[in-house]
Amino acid sequence: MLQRRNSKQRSVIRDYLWGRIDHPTAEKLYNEIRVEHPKMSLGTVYRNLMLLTDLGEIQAIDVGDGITHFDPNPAPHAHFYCTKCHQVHDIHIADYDRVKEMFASHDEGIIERCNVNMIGICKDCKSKN
Amino acid sequence: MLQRRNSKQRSVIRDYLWGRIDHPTAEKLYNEIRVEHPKMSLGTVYRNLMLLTDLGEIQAIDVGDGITHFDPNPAPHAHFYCTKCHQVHDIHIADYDRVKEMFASHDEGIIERCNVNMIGICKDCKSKN
DNA sequence: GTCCCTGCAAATCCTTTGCACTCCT
DNA sequence: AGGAGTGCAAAGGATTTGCAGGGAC
Repeated sequence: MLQRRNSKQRSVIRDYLWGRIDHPTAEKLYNEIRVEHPKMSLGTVYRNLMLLTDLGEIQAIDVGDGITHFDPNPAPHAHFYCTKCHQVHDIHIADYDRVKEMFASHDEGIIERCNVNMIGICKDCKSKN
Repeated sequence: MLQRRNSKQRSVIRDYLWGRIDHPTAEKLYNEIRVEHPKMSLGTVYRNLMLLTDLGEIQAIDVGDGITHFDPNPAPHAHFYCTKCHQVHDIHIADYDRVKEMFASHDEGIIERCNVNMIGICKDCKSKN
């Protein structure tokens, strides 16, 4: 196990992500944090988001737009990516584990993780049109 | 509709991808093609893979490794990404459309596409360990 | 006093793009 | 001839990394 120390930066980053449902990118978080903490560097944001992901505290999401989004909720669940507003939304279904089972039986490897991403136009963008 | 002309490069790229199940990246295809066609440029490979994707002839796959893989089969189906050998494998299940339905009922937007990626260790790497 | 963590900037990786030229049609 | 497609190289965007100094323990 890696040695760890606490750092102000790390807890600031944790705090800024905590409770959010908008799945910000590293850069978005960085720009928000910078207002209150002008010395915070982008590299530190990336390093800590990756660390927290590795520790299982948060979740990194890749919806195929080429940018990693972050979710304070590490529990496996599906996501919806809107091609209009480029927002990532959570999709909660009760039996998410069943999805894995649907596919697990068809492969003889070890499934560690199961990413489900729906791509389309979210209800907000749909109604605005 | 965009105007289109045929080009030798495009059909070469199509031919090199045709029938494959290993989901090569643009760079991998480029390196293979370059042996027989030294003048082929990487930009052309990218441009044509993107074009064929837009035309619906092939499929671009993003499994979260930061590199786009290409699949000559444009039909929606799930993929398995092995974190050991970094290979993308197909997962064929009979009722893939049901996956979309599972999630569609929980969201009021318009789902255009449904990406399912299983991440883990494939059976080849598992047995080699 | 360690040595992990940070800020900063440069480097890296994948992909896209601008431009002059080529070659389909 | 006209303009879509190409080769080449430079630009681009997201992320990573090297290094010297700073801070947690």
